This record gives sequence, C-alpha cells and structure tokens, in this order.
Amino acid sequence: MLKLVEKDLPHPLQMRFFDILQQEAQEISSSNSSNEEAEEPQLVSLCLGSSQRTHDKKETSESDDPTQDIKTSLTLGLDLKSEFPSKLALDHRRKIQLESEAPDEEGGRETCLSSKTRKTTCDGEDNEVPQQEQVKRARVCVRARCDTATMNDGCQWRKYGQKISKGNPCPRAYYRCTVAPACPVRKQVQRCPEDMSILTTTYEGTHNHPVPISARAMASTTSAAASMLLSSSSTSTSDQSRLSGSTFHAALSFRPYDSYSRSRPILLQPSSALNPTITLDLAHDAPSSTSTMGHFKSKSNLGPASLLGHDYGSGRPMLLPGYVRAQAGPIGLEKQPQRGQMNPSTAVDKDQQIYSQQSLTETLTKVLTSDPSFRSIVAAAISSMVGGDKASTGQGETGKFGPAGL
DNA sequence: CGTTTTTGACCGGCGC
DNA sequence: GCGCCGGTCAAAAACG
Repeated sequence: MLKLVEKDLPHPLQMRFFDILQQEAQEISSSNSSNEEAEEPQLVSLCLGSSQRTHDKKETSESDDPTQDIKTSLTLGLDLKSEFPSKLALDHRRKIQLESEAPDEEGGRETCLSSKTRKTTCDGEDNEVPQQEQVKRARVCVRARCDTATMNDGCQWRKYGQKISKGNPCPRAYYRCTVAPACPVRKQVQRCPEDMSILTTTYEGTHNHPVPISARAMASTTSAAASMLLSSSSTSTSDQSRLSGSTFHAALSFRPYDSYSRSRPILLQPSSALNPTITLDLAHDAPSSTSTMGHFKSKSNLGPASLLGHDYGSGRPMLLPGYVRAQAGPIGLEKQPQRGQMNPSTAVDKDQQIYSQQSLTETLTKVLTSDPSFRSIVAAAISSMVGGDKASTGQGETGKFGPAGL
C-alpha cells in the first residue's frame, strides 16, 4: 500500500505542486472510465504500465495489427490497489522467491518484465496480476544537463549493470531503486555522445513505497509525463488544431527509448518496441546546471510525421511560459533530509546541483501539469498515433497520478 | 564486515 | 537457424 503522508510535505511550494498534480489527476480520472482510483485519491502508486496487452506475445492472442498493439499499450496511470507489490515488483519478487523457495516451480507464467524474469517463475499471485503488468511499461526519459554520473532525483539507486550500447560510445548504466527492497523501479543512465554534459535518464516502473521528499519532484514529473500519455489518449484529435499556436514544441513518440540518446533529437524510426516512452528534454537551450527547461519533447515514430518536431509553430525550441522561467532557478525547496547516495563519486557542488535539479524537475512538472496547451499537443500526438480510437482500449486502471509518482 | 560497484557471462527477443 | 543486441545476473573486487 502506498500512502502519501501529507505531513511530509515540506514546503508550500510542494503543496502547491501537489495541488496541481491532484487537479490533473481529477481531470484525468473524469475523462477516463476508471473508477476505483477516484475513491482514494491520496493513494498514489503510479502505474506506467500498459494494459490490455501482455508483454510476451506468446501469451497473448497475437495481434496482427501493430496499431492495435499500440492502442492497447497506452494505458498509463496510477494503480491504487493495495496489492501493489505483487503487481509491480515482479522481478524483485522473483528474486525474493528464488532466495526463499525452490526456484522455477513451474515456468508457466511469463509476466515479469525482463527476459530473465520470464525464465523463472513468478509466484502464484500472477494469476491475479492484471494484464497491465504483462506489458512493457511506459518509460519516461529525462534529458538534462548534469555534470554528475547520475541525476540526483532523491531516490537511492543501486547500480546493477553497465553496457555499451550500439551506436553510443558512452556506457549505459542500469540502476534499481533501493529505497524499498522490492521496489521495481529502474532507471537507465546514459550520456549523450554528442554533448557529454547531457545526461539521459530513463525511468521505468513505479515505486512501491513512499518516495522521499527529495525524490518527489522527479517522481511526480515523470508520473505527470507518463500520465499525460494516458490522459491524452482520450483527448480529441481536434486538439491538433491548437498545435500551431502552442508555446510548446512537442512531438510524441513511442519508440525504443534506446535510440533516444542518438544524435537526432527527433527521429522517425520504425520500431517493434511497445514501450511507450515519453521524453522530457531539459537540456535544450538550457544553460547547464541552472537549466531552465528548454522544452518538453516527446517523440513518436508511430505518429504522423507532421508531429515530429517540425510542424507546429516555428519548429524552433519553444519558449517557456513566463512562470517557468521565473522559477527556473533554485527555488524554495527544502533541503533534502536524506540525500541518498545518488552519486557518491561525484558532487563537488552537490547542494547547488540538488537545488537546480529539484527546481528543474519541479518546474517541469508544472509545465506538464498546468499548461493546457502542452496537454493538447501531447493529446493530439497520441490521438493521432492511436488512430483516434481512444477510450475503448481498455484503460482499466488509469488516469491518476500523485506525488509519489514513479 | 556489510554494502556497493564492476564486469564478464548469460539469456531471450528480434531481424535477417 | 543464426547472430546481434539489450538487459540482467552474479561473483569478485572495491569501498567505507
């Protein structure tokens, strides 16, 4: 059970921040048929997973229509159920099970995330695991200028692997959240080869524990972004008409996040990956460290080309709304009570970095949650991508997000 | 000595 | 079927 303790709220700004998030949540919930979430709006476990489609096509009724796959994989939102861990910590659960019981009792279920996971068995609860957990999860990719090895998002992470990915000389590091032993959240960190000061952090999964205050900014940011995918999927495509007038430069994309760190910021690229990935580009036109968020950018290889970054507005990086700029600097966030060990090896000026990153993520969240024009853009992009068929795609648990976020 | 990081091996998915 | 690739595991090393 994931409850957010209001008393943890450190600062009026945070309160305001959460207000915005809750407003957004209400919007979303009202626009979706989801009902159970509305009962306990304070329970915040963001489920970025997709629904209606299993991760392994072998398990599903295989769909010949790729667009159908996309349609059914767009569900994002909060999972407010109490059985959260059983739903979201599958691979960790597997690990626990392996430690405590005989492994591989019956390798029938293939609901876990990783390929390895599929090799071993998730426990019997899997029967109750919604399909949402069987699909690849949405990912939120954050690009930001960062001098340290990882962005300090407030959570504790443990590195469990590193790989050199093809096409990028910079190694990709794999981290998992260690705030809670069974937290399924993972992140991947990779530097942009073209600009080593830009760090690409991809978050996947949902924390199954209350996130530290210091982590809520990022968690909420990524939650909001992911929720945007969901809420937008039920928005009319007529919103596309608003694109050209929008302040934001955005394109939506569902593509292998892996290719994200490549050179082209917007890339139309075929993909079989079903992980919806939304990218928050904080690095564009932003001075390092105190970066005002350059713009929000998400990309789609599936959406119409007109959405891919060159068709609405001037095509130039957007200008931020005034309030964003105003808050771009370090703002009154409480100093982190616990900083975790995000980056033990670096951090010469850690405080400054923390401040700037927190302000950055918070500002981003505000953009995501409060700017209707942006919502429209994303909505239009998704709508076009899914062929306008929203609402009907079985968004069982959708439409909510809250401070706990990812 | 417990925890974290490193790093080679392993596995499954996917494209050819 | 084969090879490439991304992601994860797990033993060893490093660290505090």
